[in-house]
Amino acid sequence: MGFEKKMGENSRQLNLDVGSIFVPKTISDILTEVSMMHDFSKKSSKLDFYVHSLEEEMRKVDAFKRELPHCMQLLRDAIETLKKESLRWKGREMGPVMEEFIPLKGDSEGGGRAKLSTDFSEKKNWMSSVQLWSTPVHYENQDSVLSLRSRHQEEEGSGIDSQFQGCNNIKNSGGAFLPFKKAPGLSIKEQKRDSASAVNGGLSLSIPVAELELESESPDLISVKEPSAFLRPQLQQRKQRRCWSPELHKRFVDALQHLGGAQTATPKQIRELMKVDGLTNDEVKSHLQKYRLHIRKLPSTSGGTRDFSWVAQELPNKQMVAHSGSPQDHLNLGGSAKRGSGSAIGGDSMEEDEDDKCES
DNA sequence: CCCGGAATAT
DNA sequence: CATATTCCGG
Repeated sequence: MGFEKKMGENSRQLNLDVGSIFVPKTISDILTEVSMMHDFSKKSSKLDFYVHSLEEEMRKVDAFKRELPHCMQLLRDAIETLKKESLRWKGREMGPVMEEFIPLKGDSEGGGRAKLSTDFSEKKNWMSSVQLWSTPVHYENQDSVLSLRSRHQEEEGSGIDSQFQGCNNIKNSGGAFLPFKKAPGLSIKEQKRDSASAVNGGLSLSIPVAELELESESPDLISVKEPSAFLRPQLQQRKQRRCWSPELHKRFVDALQHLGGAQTATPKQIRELMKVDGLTNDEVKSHLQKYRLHIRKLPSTSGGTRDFSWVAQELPNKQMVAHSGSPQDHLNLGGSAKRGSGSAIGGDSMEEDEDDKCES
């Protein structure tokens, strides 16, 4: 939430930005999950992981807590100042004519615009089953690796080499990269048809996280963005978005060319070849779909030099700068033999022009 | 079950 | 609009 107050003289600014609070699952979910792990030795580390996450969250909340008095003070100041100002004008009426221009809304006024109150329920007990959402909590360093996926043992002995999904680490400092996003907030609209599982016996109360109460009188100067961080009442939330980091994509592309191009490679093969832990078939499939779509669209509209940047990227070398040319230094691995249909069809578009290359 | 593609959601 | 997830028919 960000508070910002600007009043003529004593304009101070308070900006506490506390994102939502996150925990991947309800506590009972976690306990259940851990209790089902076979490998005893891993239970502890799993739990530690969660503990760590929670501690991190607590730290954020703590900052929040410290700033709250300031917020209150600011609000009080503002209110007080405005009230005084209001009083100054109380006596003298200018006549009913111009009243509309003066937005003083000290008191009654009622209906008008009470827009700020985001009060739904004033439950204050967080903690009952705080459910938030998970972030691949990679702190800072590139090396820290944690695979979020819970129930994976190990597949294939070769495993050591890779598990990295670093969505968060972005090298160029340019962007403001928010560590967390606000929770989707109050979505009043109901999900569509399914979700029919309305009635659960043991309906765990998933309670929206606390709500601050602030003076209803707070004037317009102070804008309050809702505290947010609501739980998702739905037990089955949508899968966390897999973010395809450049590394991940690189692997993808590599695997792809080993398999003979985007058109012939199949998701499962790709996934197996990538050997990235936690990557699911569907995710690869989806990525592949996007990839295929992107490839097949140049010639139609005259205008576009399409952006193939996502394939052209390379990280280890810092070489290509200008996009104008076509920096082709692709290290081609094994021969690209085509799979399946070797037929030479001169039909419409070139069958397989794999390899991302930009013609024309 | 796997795949491709469309419909949706973010 | 781009990208990721889910649904659906083959």
